[in-house]
Amino acid sequence: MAATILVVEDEPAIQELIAYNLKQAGHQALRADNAEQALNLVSNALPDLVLLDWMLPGLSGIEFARRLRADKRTRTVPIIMLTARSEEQDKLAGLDTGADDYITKPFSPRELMARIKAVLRRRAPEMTDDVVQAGGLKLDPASHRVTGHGKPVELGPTEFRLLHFLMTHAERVHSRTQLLDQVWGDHVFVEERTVDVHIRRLRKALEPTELDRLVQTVRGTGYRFSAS
Amino acid sequence: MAATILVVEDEPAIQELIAYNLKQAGHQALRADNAEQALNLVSNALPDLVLLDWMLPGLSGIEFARRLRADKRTRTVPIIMLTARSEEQDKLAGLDTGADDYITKPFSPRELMARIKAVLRRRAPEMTDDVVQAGGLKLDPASHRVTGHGKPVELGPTEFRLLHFLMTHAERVHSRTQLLDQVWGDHVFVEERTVDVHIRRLRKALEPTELDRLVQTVRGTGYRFSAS
DNA sequence: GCGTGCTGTCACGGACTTGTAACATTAGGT
DNA sequence: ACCTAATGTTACAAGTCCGTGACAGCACGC
Repeated sequence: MAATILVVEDEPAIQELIAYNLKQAGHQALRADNAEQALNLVSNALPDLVLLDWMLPGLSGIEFARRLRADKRTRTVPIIMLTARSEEQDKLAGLDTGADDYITKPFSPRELMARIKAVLRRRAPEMTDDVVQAGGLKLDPASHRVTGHGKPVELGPTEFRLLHFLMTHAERVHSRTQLLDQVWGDHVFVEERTVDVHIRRLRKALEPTELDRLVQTVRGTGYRFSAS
Repeated sequence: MAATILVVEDEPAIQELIAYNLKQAGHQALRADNAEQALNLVSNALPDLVLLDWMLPGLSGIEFARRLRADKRTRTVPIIMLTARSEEQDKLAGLDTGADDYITKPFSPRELMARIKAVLRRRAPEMTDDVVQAGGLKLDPASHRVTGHGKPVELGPTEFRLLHFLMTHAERVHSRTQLLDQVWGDHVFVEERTVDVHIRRLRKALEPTELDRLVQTVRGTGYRFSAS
C-alpha cells in the first residue's frame, strides 16, 4: 500500500490523530496546518490522496480543492473532505468541487481508514494492498509475492510495480509516458525506452509460466495487460 | 500474557469483580474510581488496555476517552467501554471517540475476558500470550521460549520481540520503518539499518534448526516471515 | 570493580538493480 | 519486396541495497 497522504487540518490534535492512524496503516503522512502550506507541499511532490478540513484559517478548504482541480498536474488527486456535522448542508458544495468523498467529525479512525481505502481503490487501485488476479497470474502486494499458475515468479522491484500497475489497470493501453509517471513517479527523468527494457525483463520473468503473453505491445501506442 | 489493565469504574462491587477476574486471567489490574484518578495513574504508567465505565462521577467516561485520544502518548491505548443497557444509543458516540469495543452491563466475566483478548489481539496480536506456531517454529510468549523442531532456540530480548511480531504478522512484508515502530516503539530514534543487524542475529540464532529461511528479505521493501 | 550479555552503529564487500546505448528484429505502409 | 520507424534484445557501468563482522557503550549481576 504505502500511499503518500496529505493531511490539511488546522487542529493539531486531530491532525496528530489522523497522522498516527495513517502511519499505522502503512501510509506516509504529510501535514499542513493551512491551505497555503498545503499548496507548497503539493508543488513539491504530488500526494496520492488529500484529506482536507472544510474549515481552515485563511484560504478555505473548498477554495484549496478548487485550485487543485484547476491545475492539470493536480486535477486527478483524490480528495476526502472533513466536515463538522453542522455543516451537513455544505456536503453538496463539497462534492461539487470534486471531492471524492466526505466524512463528518467526529469520526472513528476505522471509518476514516475504510473510506481512504475505498477512494484509493476507485482512483488508484495500485495503492491498495488488495490481491490482484487475472489469467492465472496472482499478485499479492501485502506479501509482495507473484505466482503464475501457482508457481512463484521472481521480479525486481521495478518490474513488480510495473506489473502491479498494469494488472490493476488491465485491458487498457498505457503510453510509455504514462507508465513512467505512474510507475516511476512524476518527478523522475528517465528515457522512454527504459520502459521497453523493463517490459522485457518482466516478460522474461513470466516466460517460464507462459504468462508473458498477457503483457502485450500496442504498436505506436504503448503496452497493455490483457487476460483475454 | 500479563497485560496491565486499568479499570475505571465507580461502583466498588463491579470494580472488585472485574479486578478479580483480571487477576485470575493473569493480568495486572489498576483501579480508579473516577476519571481524575485514572488520569493520574495513566500519567505514571501506560496500561495496555483501559476498561472504562460510561457513567462516572465528575469527568465522564467519554470525556476521559477523548483526553486519552488527544494525548500522543496515550493515543494508542485500546479502550473498552462499559455501558448500561439503557445507554445503548450512546454506542455510536462511544465508538466515535475511538473506543475499540463496548460491552453492556450486566455482563458475564467470560464475555468480558473474551472481548479483552479480542481487542488485544486486534490492536497488538503480539501482546497476547497465545502460542504462535508456523513452519516448525514455536514461540510461547507466556514462558518466553522458542523452539525449532522441538529444539530450544536462544534469543535476545529484541530478537524475541522481532520474531514474535513477524510471526504474528506473517506473510506480509514490513518495511524497516514499520518494524522500528512496531518492535522498538515509535518514540525511539534508531538507525534503520539496525533492523538488518537484528534480523541477522535472529537468523543466526535460527540457523542450527535450519529455520532461518523463514525470515526472508524482500529487496527494496523490507522483511517477511513466511512458512510456505 | 569486573565480567557478561545486549544494543546500536559503522564500514566493507558482494549481490542485485537500473538506466542507457548499441545492435537486431519486426511490423506496416508503399 | 523494400524501407523506415518502432520495438525487442543484449551487454555493461554505475548505483543501490543488503549481509556480515567488528566494536564501543551500557546495564546488570556477582
